[in-house]
Amino acid sequence: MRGKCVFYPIGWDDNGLPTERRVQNYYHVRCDPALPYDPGFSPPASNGGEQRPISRRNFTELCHRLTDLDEQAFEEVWRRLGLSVDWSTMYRTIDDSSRAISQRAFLRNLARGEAYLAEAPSLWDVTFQTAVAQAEVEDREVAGATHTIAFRRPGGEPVPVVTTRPELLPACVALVAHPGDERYAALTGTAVHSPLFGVEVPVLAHHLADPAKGTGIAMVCTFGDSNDVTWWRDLQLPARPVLGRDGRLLASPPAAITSRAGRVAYRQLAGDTAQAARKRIAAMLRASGDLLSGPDPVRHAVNFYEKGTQPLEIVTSRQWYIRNGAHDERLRAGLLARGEQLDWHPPHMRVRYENWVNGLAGDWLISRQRFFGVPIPVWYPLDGEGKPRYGAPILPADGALPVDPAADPPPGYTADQRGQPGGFAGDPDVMDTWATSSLSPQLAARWTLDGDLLDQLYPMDQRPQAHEIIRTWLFYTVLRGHTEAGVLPWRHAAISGWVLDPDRKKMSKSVGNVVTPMDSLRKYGSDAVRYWAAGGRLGADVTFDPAQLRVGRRLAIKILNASRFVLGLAPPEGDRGDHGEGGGGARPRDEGTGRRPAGVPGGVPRASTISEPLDVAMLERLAGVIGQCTRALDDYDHTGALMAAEEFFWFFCDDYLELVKGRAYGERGEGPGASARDALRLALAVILRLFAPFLPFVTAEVWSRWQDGSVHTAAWPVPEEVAPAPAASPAGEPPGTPSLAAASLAVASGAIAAIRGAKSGARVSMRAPVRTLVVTARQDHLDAVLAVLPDVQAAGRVEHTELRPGDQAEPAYQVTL
RNA sequence: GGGCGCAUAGCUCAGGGGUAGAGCACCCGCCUUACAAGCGGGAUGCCGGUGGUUCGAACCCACCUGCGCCCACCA
Repeated sequence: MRGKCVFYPIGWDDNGLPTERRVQNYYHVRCDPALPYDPGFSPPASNGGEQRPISRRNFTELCHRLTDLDEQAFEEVWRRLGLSVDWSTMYRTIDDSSRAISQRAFLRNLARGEAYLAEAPSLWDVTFQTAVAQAEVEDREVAGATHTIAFRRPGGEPVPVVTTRPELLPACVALVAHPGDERYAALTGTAVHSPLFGVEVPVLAHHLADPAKGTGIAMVCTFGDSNDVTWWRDLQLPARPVLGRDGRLLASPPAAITSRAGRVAYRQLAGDTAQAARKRIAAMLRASGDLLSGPDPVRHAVNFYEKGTQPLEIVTSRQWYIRNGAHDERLRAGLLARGEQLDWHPPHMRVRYENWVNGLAGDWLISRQRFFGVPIPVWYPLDGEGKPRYGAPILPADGALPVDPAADPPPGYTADQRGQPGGFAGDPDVMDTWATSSLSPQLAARWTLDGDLLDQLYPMDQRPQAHEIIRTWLFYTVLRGHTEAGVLPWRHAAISGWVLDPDRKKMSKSVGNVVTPMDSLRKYGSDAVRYWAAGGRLGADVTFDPAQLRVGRRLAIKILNASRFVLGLAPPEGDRGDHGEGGGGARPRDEGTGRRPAGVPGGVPRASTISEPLDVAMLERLAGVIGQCTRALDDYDHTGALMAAEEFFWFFCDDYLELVKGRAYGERGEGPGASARDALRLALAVILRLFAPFLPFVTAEVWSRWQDGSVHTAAWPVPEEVAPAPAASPAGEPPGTPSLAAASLAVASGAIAAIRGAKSGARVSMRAPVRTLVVTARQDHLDAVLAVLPDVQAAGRVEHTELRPGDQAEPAYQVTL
């Protein structure tokens, strides 16, 4: 509407665990990558029983099938909502182009040393059996229990240690106390023995040990939490893993458990889930006399994968990482500087970004041991014994992207060398979905695929998104822009809040309080839903409220009705017959050039033809409203813009329109009548455009009744359209003095309100006549009073009017029925 | 534990040193040739608390309380 071409793309993020899980539940299958592809496979129809194992390719085909269905449903909602995206730009994060772009970006990260493979402890979801990134972790308060267990000094004296994870006792590698903790000063440097397993572990000092927690001395295990990892690394301790990737205790004990009794004890735990092992070992400790107290129930926060159901474990595995500044001061400082360059709306959202960047604990883990995603585009050569040489990955040719290392052979190999000594192995993993989504500017602009489109568009203007994904979508996109192109990906970030349920709770699938928009769209209409949504300011959550939907629906209907009245009046002189209601007569309007003419739309009277004071006053007020709306939108305050337009519109309907109705019908002759009709049309042409971004359907409908082209590509209104005289106040008048027009408006509204009040108080119809209206006003208000008196008299059905001099600040009205 | 935000009518929210606002809900009316899916009128408040700055504070400052969120911790 402001004469610019907007690139407003749309894409579906279809990768990831939610899709896989939905496919498993929907089709009752699970993926087993060891199985061969079955071309004739069709998903089982039965609802009961176990999930049927199918090949990876069969599984991802089902993922495609289901996301197709889901995306059709989403598209229907977005289209119905009137989302003004350019559907021709639509991409999917799993399509060929996106996979090629995502893999290319990864390979460039790799070439620059930003991506690397490492074997290290990482967060592990035991249900999905995949590594996850720090950004996907959330903590949940769960029930646990503290156990105080006795380690033993050489002489047998107990050293009580408190733990909520006794099942990790066989994984214990040390005890730590704070270096300043005098209780343990003598013990530090000695060794103690673990109960049940009889493993000798050193007692060490580390500043992260908190004297206030438990007994002040902590068990270091492989690995119970991130502190354990820190201690393991800082104190150069051995690793004694006991938890498998399925979350169960490994079949064999760590080699450090050498005693027969220790190995027997471990055998009782082998194969248990962590939870089961916890109970069992507590009983074993109690039996052996090593449980000094507990289990005592506590509630404590535990880390979960955000889409998971079991607590995260920390497991050592080989994974791909992308450097994110966690271990690189310069990169971190660069990313913080990008955050400062970005214009945040609202500004305080920047803090969340800074908190996140400053709190990064490790590089970005991007490999996922999953199936439906963009494959990591590398293979590994196998040595003579068939072992992968991870240090020498084989990379695809750039022109071959996208590749699937699980199906395609690498350059220089044939398919039958897969898994053979001297042959190759494909990397089995896919990338974190954010590794692709973080390239959304590149995906939308078809980076490396479509000429220089990206160069024209990038950096972009704006990222609209909600606040909970600042640490993922926003941060990762900034990271990719920073490392790949050395730029901030966009100038502005418009950060929205959430839609809360009517009880102000966050909508959540597991809680079951999710309200999807389709019902509201059907019941109240798209404009009403948009009206309600537009009431949410950036950064603020909005509460789902059917009452507000009714208000929006009422507003849309009101626009329809008011427009019917205005357009039903005789069209302006010289326009008759050309643009009457339902006319739609073709008019040459720069069709074909692809550009809109600026200025007032066709068929709209010019402000200069409008002579009656009340009409001029209304338009003067509207000029101010145009300015208000424009400034608000420029300032990312869409709610302020809507409120300003709405407030004016109700004044326009309730006061102005009622005041001039009779005159518009011609009751006071042709000149004053034409002024009213012109003013009504002019105002309507502006009102429709001010509302167009919020209520696209009703405004487009009304616009189409008397205008060519779409209201959504009509020129955004400017104040000059309705107030052609640049100085509304006559020369010589001191600034700040209300114009005659403004004063007239105040008088007219005041007078009609007094008349309505009198009729309402008398409980009579608004059509009842007013016998006498007495206006008491100061001399300098008289001009304003006289200017609008005829309209007031007509609207109020006033039979006699008296003007009396007075000294009140504002004119006063006395109504006699 | 660190940080950010919020607190104004029964509800949802504007306002941002000078008389406290809107919509919804509520109450009372009105068939009024755009609209009864409508219109008009009305009542509704220690502006979270305590101090300070100021001639004057809902507004600025400090502290506090409550709520929400982000981050950290998780013995």
